Amino acid sequence: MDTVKLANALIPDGDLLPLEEYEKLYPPRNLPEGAQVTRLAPSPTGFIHLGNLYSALADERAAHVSGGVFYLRIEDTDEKRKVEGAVESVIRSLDYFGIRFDEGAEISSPLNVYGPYYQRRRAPIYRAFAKDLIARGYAYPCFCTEEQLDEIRKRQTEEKQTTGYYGKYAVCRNLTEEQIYRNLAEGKPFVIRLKSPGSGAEKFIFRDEIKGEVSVTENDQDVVILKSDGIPTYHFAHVIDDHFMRTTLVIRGEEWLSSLPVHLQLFRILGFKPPKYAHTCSLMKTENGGKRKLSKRKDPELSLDYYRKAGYFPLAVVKYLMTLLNSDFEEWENKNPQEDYTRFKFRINKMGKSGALFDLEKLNDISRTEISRLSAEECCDFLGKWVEEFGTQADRAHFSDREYITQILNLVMGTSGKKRRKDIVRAEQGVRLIDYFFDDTFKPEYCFRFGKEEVLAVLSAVSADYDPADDNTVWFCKLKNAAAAAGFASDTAAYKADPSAYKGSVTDAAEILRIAVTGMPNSPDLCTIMHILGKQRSLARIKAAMLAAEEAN
RNA sequence: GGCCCUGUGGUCAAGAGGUUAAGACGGAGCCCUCUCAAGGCUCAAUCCCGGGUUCAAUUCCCGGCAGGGUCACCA
Repeated sequence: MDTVKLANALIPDGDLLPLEEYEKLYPPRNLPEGAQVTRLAPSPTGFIHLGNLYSALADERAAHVSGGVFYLRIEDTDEKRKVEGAVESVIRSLDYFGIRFDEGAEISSPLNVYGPYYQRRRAPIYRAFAKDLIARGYAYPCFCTEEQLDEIRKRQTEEKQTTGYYGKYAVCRNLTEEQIYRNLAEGKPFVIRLKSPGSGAEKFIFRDEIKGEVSVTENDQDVVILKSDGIPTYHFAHVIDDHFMRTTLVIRGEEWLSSLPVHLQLFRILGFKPPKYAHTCSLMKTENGGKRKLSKRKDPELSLDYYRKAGYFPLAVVKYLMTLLNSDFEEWENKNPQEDYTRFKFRINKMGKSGALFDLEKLNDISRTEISRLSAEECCDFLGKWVEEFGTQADRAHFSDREYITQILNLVMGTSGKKRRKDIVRAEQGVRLIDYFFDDTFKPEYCFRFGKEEVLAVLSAVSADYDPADDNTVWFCKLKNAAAAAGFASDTAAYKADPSAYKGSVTDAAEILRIAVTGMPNSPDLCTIMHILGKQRSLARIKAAMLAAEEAN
């Protein structure tokens, strides 16, 4: 068979460059020894979830820790998956978490010489190499219809054979020249398949950067390399692109491990040097007792927007992911709390081999620690930004008074103490946490554990001699007096010694006051809260609580 | 089902042929304390099973089992 003639018939494109031209167009990168070139290659659905961030972070770290390049390539070979504005959305989502590309789609950079970065725009390159493959007898047209392929698969399943297009099942592999040209003349649609030279019985060992030695079976599947619309499949595009974009390290999910044989074979046939591969384990979640890979479809709550809306501290999400990426990150972080996380020596081969369950508790812990390290002003900015985007009208009004918020945050964060409080886990929760400092969002629950008489006695005694100028000690002294006046023990020890002699202890009196002022039985330092609220408002709240207590009876 | 990957506390996990098998989150308790936190201290909790190699195996090998992935003109 004249394969050169066939190649011209199948791919008659006039605009294809000689293959060597592509090598010249995309020369090897001039980078220092050991520098890794990595990429994020999403399909343009625009939906990015935690698993993508995880992988993007690994790519970004691997590149930048080695002085290399991290670029963005859009795998838009599947028309059906395309969503408008997706690329911008990906870039914006990652940027929120501090992950930035050096080059690629929609990235303005002088480095953008390995483009185009949209696969659809690279059609001529793929077609040039597919044509060459046909000419060299490594590829052929396949006219099988979807129904025929289903039929083959059905038969294979019945015969308990491996499914796929290979060996004797690859009917179009042995089409005669005459048959091919007749089909072409009839205008039958066709795909280009690889004529796999592999045996399917041969196995060899491949060294994966994460998994270590993996056993791979030589590919014998005649996979599709060019779809009927002339656009390549992932397999072909991956090999061509990562070669010409000079990727040195391909980090991708372990679901790709099973198609590694195809890729390796393609690299060999095309005469390209394959990159290093790192197949990452996927993030898992529990579902009715079992583990399951995080999925875009089923887990919208794991979309990155979810974390933005919930107001997680972006750096905390990144640090959490870092602990999953390299488990010794946490130890390093504890030793170097002041250091930027990018100073950590990230190592691709220290990544875990098994899928990790996503742990929200751990994220919460990291997020609250991260927030607790902020100054009140910084925290105010962080919460304020969240409020602008996701807050209510009331929230926005509250946050217009920065000074007041900062005062509150100093208390809630415990900035004056030696150890910070860690009450704020994320912005949404943090904003709600301080609602009681504002009259319009103050929704008290008067859950007094004492009768009207005691409540009134304590509250009236407190309001009688409250002075905002009192410091904490004086304030507490007065509270003790008020407690005593109401028949409560003024110190806990006395109460414990003889509970029957008192109606309660200072602790109980404090609780009554706390409920009156904050509307809750628990809060940070009450003295400071009253100070922040001011005398007028504090007394007004106490009065309101007294009224409520009276009505309750 | 074939092929591939992975099995250390509830979770994330370090680890080496001989260890009291780290650490973190979570849990329990104590201390501190006007409550709640935070913090300090303490505790409970792990090597999937069966063979082999070895003086010695959680670690190496082989089987089993379990979990996961993959078998498209999707990536």
